[in-house]
Amino acid sequence: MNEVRTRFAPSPTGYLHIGGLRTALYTYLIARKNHGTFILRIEDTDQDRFVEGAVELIYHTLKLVGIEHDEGPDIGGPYGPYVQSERKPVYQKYAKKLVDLGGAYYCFCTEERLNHLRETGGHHGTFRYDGHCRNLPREEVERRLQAGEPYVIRQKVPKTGTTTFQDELFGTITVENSTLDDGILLKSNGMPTYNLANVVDDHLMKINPVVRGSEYLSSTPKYNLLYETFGWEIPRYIHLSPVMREPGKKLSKRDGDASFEDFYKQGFLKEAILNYVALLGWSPNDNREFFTLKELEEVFDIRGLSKSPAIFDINKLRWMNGEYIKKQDPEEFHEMALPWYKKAGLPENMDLRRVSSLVQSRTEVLNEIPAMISFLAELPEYDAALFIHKRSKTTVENSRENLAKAIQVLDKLPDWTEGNIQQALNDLIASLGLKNSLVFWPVRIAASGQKVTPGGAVEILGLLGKQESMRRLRIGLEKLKAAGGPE
RNA sequence: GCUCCCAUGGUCAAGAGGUUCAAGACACCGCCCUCUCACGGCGGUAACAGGGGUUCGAAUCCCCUUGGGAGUACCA
Repeated sequence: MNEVRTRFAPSPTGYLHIGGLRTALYTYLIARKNHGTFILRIEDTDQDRFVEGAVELIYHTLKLVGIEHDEGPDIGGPYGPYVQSERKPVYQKYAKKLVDLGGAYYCFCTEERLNHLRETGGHHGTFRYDGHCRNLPREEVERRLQAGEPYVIRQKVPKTGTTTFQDELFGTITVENSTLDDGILLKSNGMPTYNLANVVDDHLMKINPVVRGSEYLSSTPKYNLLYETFGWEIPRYIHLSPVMREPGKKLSKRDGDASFEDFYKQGFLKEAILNYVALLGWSPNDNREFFTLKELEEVFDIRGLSKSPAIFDINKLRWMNGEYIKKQDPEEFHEMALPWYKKAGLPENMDLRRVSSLVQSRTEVLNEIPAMISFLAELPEYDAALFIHKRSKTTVENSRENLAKAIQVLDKLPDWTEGNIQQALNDLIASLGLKNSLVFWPVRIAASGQKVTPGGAVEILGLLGKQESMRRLRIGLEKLKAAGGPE
């Protein structure tokens, strides 16, 4: 059996989209699972679409998530160069060879003629090259070439018959050759199109299987025709179904576009993103859903790949991210959370490790942290109505009474620790013979000014320190007094 | 328009003709835990797109319809 060599071949046109990341992942896993080689190739034959810094971003992202290539532009390898723009002469050589073999031909049609054809050809998308230059006499071709006329090299697709190929996932696919266009292989600027470059490079770099998005499914027959006229062995194919967004629900700029980089910056863990993406269109043969990259390298199997498009569900990613966060070592979480505490403006002297212990189990995405804890930095404006909570049986009246008593007790505490606070409040509750919530609820509300908080009254008071706590509790009491009701 | 591909709950999906009057996960709902929320525990709602075949038997095979995706560029 031949060595497995797969390649991830992105175009440097911007950030790495989630779908692209998944393609990279699967391609990588197929190589690793088979103890093969994983190659990175940059497909930059369209210089107009080149985006500055895109290549670096690809390196960075792949490295960050741990998808490391064995051959590629930055590390070299026996089949380089791995950047298509640097392989220009190679394509020209093979394009001409193709002409000699009768699988392609020179075409001198101008942009204008083609546009005219398009306009008069009926509906959009119905254009097919009319074969104008398909059978030009050899002498005429030579003459025009000599004259320096701009040209393009087109594939000469048979007019009749069918072409069939096998896809490991989709099975046998057959198309009528008559539906295939004489596509351009070599552009007038001497650069190849994908149609030529992928075939030449995959062959020269001994890529097998060829793994790519399903958007190439319908053009694969044309590539096979090329392999055939070259007399090259046709590779195995694995086409991957796409990842889509929720229909009608475009991800806004605010949510961040669906690039790895954006999610990462928002506070999604790289392991969680990779794990989620792995499961988008693939499932293991059991019900497991938590995998490290290393584990995926062991268990990945293309039989688990799905043929239908998968919709990216941010909800499940969030959940999975939350699971990863919960499983994090507390110290590790603390380190990751720190920048977000700064963003929330927490006081320098606050016990941030304690904050972390309260926040870790409540965080799905790191960027929710500031909103969750900003009340610790500053008491929000709030209404006395917050003191009313049906289930805790609190009212403005009893809150006023109990908060006042709590203030008395707490004010006397010499040593402001959670343990002491808890003890003092418990004692108070016991002496009054009340339900816990009757005291804890108003205290927590006054301390935080929020209905929902990470941690309870005791933890919050502990974090705030005595001075700030007492200040807030008294503000709460004033609010309650102002809210009226019988004394 | 034409060509190719796909089709199990809102989403990801298991299921490769009979042990499935269809797993699991997210989301949602309820209960428990509880000083709020979250966590955790327990339970629930929810699907084989429709119609024809084939077969003793179909989510599983075939056809049609419908829906979705892709291609139809001197983009990849």
